[in-house]
Amino acid sequence: MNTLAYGLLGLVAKMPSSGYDLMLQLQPFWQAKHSQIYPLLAKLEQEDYLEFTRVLQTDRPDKKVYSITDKGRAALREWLARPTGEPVFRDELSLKAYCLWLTDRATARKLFEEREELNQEHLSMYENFLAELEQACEGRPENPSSPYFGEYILLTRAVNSIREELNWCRWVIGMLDKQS
Amino acid sequence: MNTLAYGLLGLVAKMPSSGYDLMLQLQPFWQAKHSQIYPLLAKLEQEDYLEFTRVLQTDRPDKKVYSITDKGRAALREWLARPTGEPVFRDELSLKAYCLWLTDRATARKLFEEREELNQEHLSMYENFLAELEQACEGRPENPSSPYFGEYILLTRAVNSIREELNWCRWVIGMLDKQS
DNA sequence: CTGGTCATGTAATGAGTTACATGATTGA
DNA sequence: TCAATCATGTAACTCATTACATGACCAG
Repeated sequence: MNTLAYGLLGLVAKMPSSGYDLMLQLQPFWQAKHSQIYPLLAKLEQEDYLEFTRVLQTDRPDKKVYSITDKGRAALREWLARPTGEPVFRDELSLKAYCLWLTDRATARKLFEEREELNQEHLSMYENFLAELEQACEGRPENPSSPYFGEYILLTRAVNSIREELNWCRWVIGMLDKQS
Repeated sequence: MNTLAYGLLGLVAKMPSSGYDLMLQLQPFWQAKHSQIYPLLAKLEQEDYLEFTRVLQTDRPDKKVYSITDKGRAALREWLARPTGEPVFRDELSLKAYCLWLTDRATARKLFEEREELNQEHLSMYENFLAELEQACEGRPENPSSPYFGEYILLTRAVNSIREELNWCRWVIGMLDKQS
């Protein structure tokens, strides 16, 4: 049972979903490809943390909809109380920033402009998610008992940190522009 | 040649260092264990991106001090101009936040208090790094031509984002405390 | 008719962690 | 005397990405 496995249990615990669906839902918080998810789901099902029913669809491919078992829910509760691993952040841009002095202004500038753009896209995406959430739960996501609370605080953090990185990019570009 | 390899080249390009030293320098921006670094350095040396001299020490174990070759510097410059991979952030706390509704207030609270503490530690550490850097380069790290510029902008980003996550933790704890 | 989404899977490879291995010095 | 730091390496394992494989539907 690794972290990704608990992540999947956590999503399924809230709402039964297909592997494909879980992959999409998970993206913002834990990047994993379908090739990692499908085998894991099969394993979790074999070990009775999850169960699935095959849902037949006419217009699209059939799907397996997984739901959580009592054993799965118990495992989740136990996991929540166990020590949390430290976060891992790996950003190629940091490593490039370290050797900016080796290159010219134009190349350097481009690096941060691309990241600025990426952040701009992410920002509007997450702002939309947050707005949708606030609609969905009739304005009380700040209540820690609400099932939306977790998503609410996560989206808030995401929006804040993206906004900040965006400002950081602009600050760096500003310095790169000054011919000093 | 993967991202870590370029990261090592980038550090060595600025200052010749031992594998052990590189591991420590790299920690803030790219977490990698010595068991990953040593074999990579050996490979980079075999392929003439790096070269090393064995430095004998009396009080401590001898070390291999790596420095960059012309081929290594050329590879770095080329890498800087190539498209940058998207950052990867994996935080177990996000996944736990998602299923907070499954557990009690006390467990939830502890989760964020622990992260708050971690951020507090990181914050003072990075603030010190930044202060040291500002001393080291006699107050002009904002000059993009300075070899300190890269480190300066990275440390600034680190301090900002840690400070923000710290505030986020406190905000969440505040909500958890309100008996709503 | 081409490319995107939905849908699930396996195989091969690469990246990263943990454990094994050694050994001197220094500070609590 | 116990743990930490410095210093380098290998072996086994797990985790993650890329590539291989299939196939229907829909929009431009």
